[in-house]
Amino acid sequence: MDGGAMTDSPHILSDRPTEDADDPAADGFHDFWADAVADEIEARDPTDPIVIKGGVSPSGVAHLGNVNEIMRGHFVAEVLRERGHEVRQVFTSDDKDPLRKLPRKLADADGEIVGLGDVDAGALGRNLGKPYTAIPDPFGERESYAAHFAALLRADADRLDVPIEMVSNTALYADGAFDEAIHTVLSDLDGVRDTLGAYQNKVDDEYVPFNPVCAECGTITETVTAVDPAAGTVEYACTDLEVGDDVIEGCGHEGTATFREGKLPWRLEWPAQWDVLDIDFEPFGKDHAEGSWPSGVDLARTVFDTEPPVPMVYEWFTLGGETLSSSAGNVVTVPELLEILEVEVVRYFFALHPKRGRDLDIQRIDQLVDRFDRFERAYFGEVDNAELTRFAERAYPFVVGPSLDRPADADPADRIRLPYTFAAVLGMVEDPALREQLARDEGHIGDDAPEWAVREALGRVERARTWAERTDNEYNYRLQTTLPDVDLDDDVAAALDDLADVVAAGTDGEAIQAAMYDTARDHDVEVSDFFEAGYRLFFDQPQGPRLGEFLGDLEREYVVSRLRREA
RNA sequence: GGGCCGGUAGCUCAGUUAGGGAGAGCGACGGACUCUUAACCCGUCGGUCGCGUGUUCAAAUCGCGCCCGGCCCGCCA
Repeated sequence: MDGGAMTDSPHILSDRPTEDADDPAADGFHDFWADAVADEIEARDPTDPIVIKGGVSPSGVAHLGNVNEIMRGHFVAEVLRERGHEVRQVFTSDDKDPLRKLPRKLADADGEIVGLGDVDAGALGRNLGKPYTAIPDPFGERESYAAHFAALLRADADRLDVPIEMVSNTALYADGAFDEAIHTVLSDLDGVRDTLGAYQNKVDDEYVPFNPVCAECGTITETVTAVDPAAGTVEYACTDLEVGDDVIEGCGHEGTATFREGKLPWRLEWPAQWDVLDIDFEPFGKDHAEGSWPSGVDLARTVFDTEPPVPMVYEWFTLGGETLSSSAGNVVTVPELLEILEVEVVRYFFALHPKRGRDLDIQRIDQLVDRFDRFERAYFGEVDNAELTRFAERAYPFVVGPSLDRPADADPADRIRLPYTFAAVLGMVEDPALREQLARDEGHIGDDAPEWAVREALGRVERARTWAERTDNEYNYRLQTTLPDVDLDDDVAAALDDLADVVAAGTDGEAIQAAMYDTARDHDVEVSDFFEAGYRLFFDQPQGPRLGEFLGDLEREYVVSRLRREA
């Protein structure tokens, strides 16, 4: 390592800023981390378009962890665009990698997670060791497994309003984009071995960093017997491929491959991508921070004669306190999340500081929404907290994104957010008009609320409803449209009849609530038993929301006949 | 074992880059609403800022040592 090593740490959001009086971009504190990253990029004085990269190897499921690669880069891209730069955000699908083992779970085209039993698993098993782009789509829809997976990521980016350019690694090889890089590597084998050997023990005097695809069986091979950089070819033997404890058998074929008929190993492929795609910035997970990043930096400079991009390490997050694991089923996809959260809430989650380990807890997703709502209120100057307000003023415009469907003359400050758990309560009734009425009665929607704001506010109800159902939590009650099957004591039944009379006479929710207590006492019924009877009649459950006021908002005929057990 | 990154209230987190008030929401508890029944309102409780130590008039924040967790240091990505 030379003197530049100090600045090669990928932890640019943790390190103390380097003192550099000549650097006009290093202008100190930022409330939004993406600004600090953008400073680093601008300090390199890059030429437009600035290119931001993310990348992922096709696995079975595009889960929310992969979204880090998309969203972290996106916020930086947007900040740079605001500063007047042209920015491209590319996303490489590292799809020339071989399928090394069968995934336990797959996501279908809609993002729904399915097991291997639901697809043609045998087709996958027969293709172990082959590039993802050479394996049929298990769902039979796209041209390959890789294409299927890339389409999932593309769809997720679209759903999150992030414009990305998908780049197939296989296509880059096929088009010859890597030809020069491979030529460079194979022309200086000693140099590459020296550099890479400092990071990887497997690199010895025999090591050739190029993996041809066997012309006979199509698997990726690791045994190169001769190289001819000038001719642009290598000689190889299709030997066994060790994958963890397993072995993918080679066919024994010996042949010649061009640079377009193979791939670089990851440690070299990554810096080669930086060079070929002219990457200025790349966020990556902490697993890369101490492994491939330092070696990539070194290889970029010593082998490819290029400067590595500005890095940024993000912490992984957990789901319900556990690490994400598609095989263990502990994953959540973007489509799933968007069934319970507005897009802006998901984007907000990724606008939070990348260096913080975070837990996404579906059971208590209302907490995340509450925090978003507060963040939004801070943007509109409604929260007495200077720090939060500074962060919100900077980050909120990037978080809400372009997706809001509002009239041109809408004042964003007029937006309405129903508290998420209240929205879940409204989700107990199905009728949209009744939902709105309840929200108005509770004062969440004012008389002068614009139509678009009401529509947006009520959009949360269905999401909260889905959440309640999916987690089967204390909001998962459903107003019963038909009379549930309930056994009632005679005195409870008599009390219900009395209560029905009170409601029939016309009274408001508060009075109904009061009448419930009075009626119960009149009939010598335990108050709790009486409430339970009410909950069973209306929700087919022993508990529920504050009942009297809830009933007061429902249609009177319906309430009366239900209390009388008539319908 | 070595390196890197984290550790702030029961939970989720802000604050750490530039040293000066320890904070928010939720939960819990209590109250209010003629009313033990979950939405809304008011209030209270709740933290040795992982531990120790040093520097400083002053440390969650800076230095050093340690503890705990994650990642990397094999392969692969």
